[in-house]
Amino acid sequence: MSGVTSTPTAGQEPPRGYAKGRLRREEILDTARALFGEVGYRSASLREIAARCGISHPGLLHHFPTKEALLEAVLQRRDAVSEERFGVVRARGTEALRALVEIVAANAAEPGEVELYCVLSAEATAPDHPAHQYFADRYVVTRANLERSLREAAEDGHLRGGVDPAVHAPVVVAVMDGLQVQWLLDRDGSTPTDMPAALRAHLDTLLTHPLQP
Amino acid sequence: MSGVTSTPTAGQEPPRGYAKGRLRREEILDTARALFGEVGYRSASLREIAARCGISHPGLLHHFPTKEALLEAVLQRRDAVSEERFGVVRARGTEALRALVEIVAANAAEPGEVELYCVLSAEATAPDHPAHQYFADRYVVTRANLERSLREAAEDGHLRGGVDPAVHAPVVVAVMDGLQVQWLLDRDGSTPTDMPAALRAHLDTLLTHPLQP
DNA sequence: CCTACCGATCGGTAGG
DNA sequence: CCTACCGATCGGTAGG
Repeated sequence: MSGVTSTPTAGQEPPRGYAKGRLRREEILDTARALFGEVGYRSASLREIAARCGISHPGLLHHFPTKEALLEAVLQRRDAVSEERFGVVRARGTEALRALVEIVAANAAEPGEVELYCVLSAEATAPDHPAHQYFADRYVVTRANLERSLREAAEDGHLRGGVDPAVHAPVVVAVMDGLQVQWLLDRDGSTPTDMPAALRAHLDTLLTHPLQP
Repeated sequence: MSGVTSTPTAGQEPPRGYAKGRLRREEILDTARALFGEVGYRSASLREIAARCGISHPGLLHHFPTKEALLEAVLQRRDAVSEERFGVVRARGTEALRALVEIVAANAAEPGEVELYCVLSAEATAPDHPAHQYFADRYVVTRANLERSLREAAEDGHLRGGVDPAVHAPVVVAVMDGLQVQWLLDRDGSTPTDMPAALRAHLDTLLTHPLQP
C-alpha cells in the first residue's frame, strides 16, 4: 500500500547520508502527489502521507516545514518533470499540436498525474486556495502557448478559415481538462474515454488536413 | 454573510409550522451548495453550514440526518431545478445545441452553480466518493443526449463531413466542463473567459452553418 | 528522525 | 431546535 511508484531502491545502498535524505524527500513527494490526487490538498493529512512512507508526521515536517511547503514542492516537481520531458523540444505549428496529442496519450498511462492536476485545479478555483495563483498563472501560459501554435499553423496555411487562434486556444485547453474528468470517472467502466483520440478528432476540426500522418 | 440567495422572506409570515421547516430546509440547501462549491464536500463542515444559517449543527442534523444525506439532497435539488428550467423543452438537432449555449450563458450569471459542479465533479473522481456514481451516471446521460442532438443535426444535413457524433459528444461535454475551470480561475482577472462565445465557436466548427441566426 | 503534547475541529449522539 | 458530550483527527510544536 506504499505510495511510492518510481523511486528506485533496488541494488546498491545510497553512498552518503545526504543521498538517503534526498530519497526520502522523493518518496514523500510521490506519496503526497498520490494523496493530493485522491482526496485533494485540504482533505489530505500529513499523518496519512507520513504513515504511507513509514515515518511519523513530525518526521515528515522535518523535510517539509509546513503542509503548504509540501504542496509547493509537489507542484514545483511536477513542473520540473514536464519541463524536462517536453520543454526541451518546442515544436512549431501542427508539429506542436501533434506533440500535444502524445502528451495526452502519455498522461493516460499515468493516472496519478492526471488525478493530481484534475482535483487540484478544481480545488484551487477558490480564491483563497494556496495553489490558486499557481493554476491561474499556469493557464495563462498554457493558453498563450496554444494560441501561438495555432497562429503558426495559420501562417503555414493549415488552419481552417474562420478559426480564430485567440478564441480556440482556451477551447483546446478546455477539451484536454474536460476529457480528464470523464476519463477518471470512467476508469472502472467498460468503455473508458479515449482521450488522445478525442483530442485528435477535435484538433482535426480546426485544421485543413488531418493531424495524423 | 448568510448563504441564502433565493429564499423569499420579505412580506407575510409563513402560514403554518411546516412551511417554516420547509423554508429552513431550503436555506440549509442553499448554504450547503455554496460551501460545497467553495471547499468541496469533504472539507465542508456541518458546523460551518449551520453557523451560516444561524443554527447549531445538531439543529442542522435534525433536517438532514447525516452529511451524506445533505449532499444527496443538494444534488437532487440541482437536478430538479435544471429539470424544471430546461427539461421541459427538449429541442431537436441544432436547436438543442443553441439551447446548450443559452444554458452556459445562464450559468455564467450564477457562479455558485458552476462552482458546485466543477469542484464536486473533480472530487467525485475518487471511486470511494459518495457522489462518484452520481457523476458517473450523469456523464453517461449527458453524452447520450449530446450524441443524439449531433445525430439529429447530421440527419438534417447540418453536420460537417467526417464529424462522428459518438466521438464528438464527449468533446463537447469536455469543452463545457473545461471552460468552467478557466472561468472560475479567471473571475478576479481582467479578461474572464467568455464561456458561451467559446462554446458557440466550438460548435460552429462542427456545423455546416453558424449556429447563431 | 522519535514520543508526547497543544488547541482546534470534525461527524454524530444523548437527552431534553 | 438547544447544550453538552463522545472518540477521532487535524497541523504544528517542544524537547530530545
